[in-house]
Amino acid sequence: MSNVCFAYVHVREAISQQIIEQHLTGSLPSERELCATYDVARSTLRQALGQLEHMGLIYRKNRSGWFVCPRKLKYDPMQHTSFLQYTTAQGFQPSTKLVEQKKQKPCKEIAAALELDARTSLTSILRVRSVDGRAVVVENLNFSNKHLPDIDKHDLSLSISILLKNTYHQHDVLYDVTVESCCLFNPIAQLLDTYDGALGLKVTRIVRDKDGIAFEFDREFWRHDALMIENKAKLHF
Amino acid sequence: MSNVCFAYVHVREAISQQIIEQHLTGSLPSERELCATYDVARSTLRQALGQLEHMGLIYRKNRSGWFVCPRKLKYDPMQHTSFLQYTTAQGFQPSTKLVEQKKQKPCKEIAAALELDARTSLTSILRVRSVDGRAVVVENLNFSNKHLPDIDKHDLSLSISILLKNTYHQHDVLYDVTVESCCLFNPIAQLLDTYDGALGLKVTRIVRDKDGIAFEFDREFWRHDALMIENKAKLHF
DNA sequence: GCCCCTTTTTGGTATGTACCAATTGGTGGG
DNA sequence: CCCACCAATTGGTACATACCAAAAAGGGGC
Repeated sequence: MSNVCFAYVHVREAISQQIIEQHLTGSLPSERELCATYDVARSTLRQALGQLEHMGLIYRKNRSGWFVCPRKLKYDPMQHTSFLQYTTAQGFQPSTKLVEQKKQKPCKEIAAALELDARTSLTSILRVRSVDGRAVVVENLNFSNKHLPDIDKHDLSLSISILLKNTYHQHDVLYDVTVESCCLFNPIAQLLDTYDGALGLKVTRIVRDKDGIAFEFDREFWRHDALMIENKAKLHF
Repeated sequence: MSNVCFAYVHVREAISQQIIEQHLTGSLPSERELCATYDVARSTLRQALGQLEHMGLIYRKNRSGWFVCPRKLKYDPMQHTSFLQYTTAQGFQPSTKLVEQKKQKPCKEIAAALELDARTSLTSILRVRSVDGRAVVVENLNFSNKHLPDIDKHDLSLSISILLKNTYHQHDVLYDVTVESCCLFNPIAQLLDTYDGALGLKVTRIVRDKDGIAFEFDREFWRHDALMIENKAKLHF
């Protein structure tokens, strides 16, 4: 049936079957141990593990071994439901850690996306969000101070969607979201407890008010194995 | 500034800069040649090339070397615009090859998604779509014969969205789309002219009529470096 | 029982070598 | 000029080995 002429394919399928049949949970044996089990060189084993990682079956915590992936989080970037809301609804224990908050001038990418000139002030926050103790996404949110006066005076560790709705009366907004495959490099990789060059999914979001004026620019760097993007809509022709 | 203590990081950054500054176009030199250039072992070089591949900067055609990636296709899976339409609008030359068309019973996954019993007949097609001569996505479309009578009698190599609209009067439909990172295995990898275990993005789509009855189940396997998913919407709170 | 220090294990990086099969490029014959 | 055949190149697979630094495990003292 399947392609078993190569050693790494054999190892890959053997381990993946172990995981799917749930004979393997939590952490995997050490690499040298697995080499002995399957009688392959360590580089061959690591090739197999790398593919299992790409499949989203296993992941590695920086320098401390391989682990079976928990189930994926379902996430709809077009919805304004909060992280707390959709994670708990799926039975996860969410947590958020604010890494940094500052006022700064926009970089080129943001200036272009928000159509700002380079001197406009932005309130920028960086935070790491985890489910069940595992860091899954690094978020970088940027708010235009011009369009959201005194936004930096509020507590941005609370729900920002509620703040926008109640304080700034943003009831009708335009979302412009992109999703693409990416690589996670330091220092973002470190915040996600993974390695420089790990695989990720990058979600960017431009939020505009009802007149089309952009006031928010977000970048989300997800562990590639942590989420499944979900999107429901009614279409008319 | 950046992390340059390791050889593979050095090679990665050197080649990526070459590409970004456009000193490198089309195909890369052979691996052994690059080893000599950067004075590293082949496995180290291949580690660097692998990460550049994950970044979407380079790709490999099955056994015939490394190439600089063309620009990404922008794609909105929530829109009913045709492949022909959105690729040409972005300046690409699209083409589609029908690989297989058959009537069959649903597999477990499809039966569950469409809420069909295992004896219902499905019309299933498999096709490969390319832009500028490069295969970018393998599509597997499945239509319920029960809900779309005689769908297999039509020419499914033409636009199916027009067929649904004009012949089956599906003007109001519900889309249920998911996107996730995946691995491309044979035989799909071969259709995309890539290798077993290559990185991909999997898009699944369930289409329902206005009463919520599912009549179509699609799976799209994209080269991870070929697309950027784009999604615009107006939201109200 | 808890904490600190040492030892061992282990993942991350790196090299060199080897063989095979597919592709490519070149050569010669029709 | 084209096609068929052959040789050289090249990517894909595989192994053995080595070293380092971080993490985990173990042991000893309080």
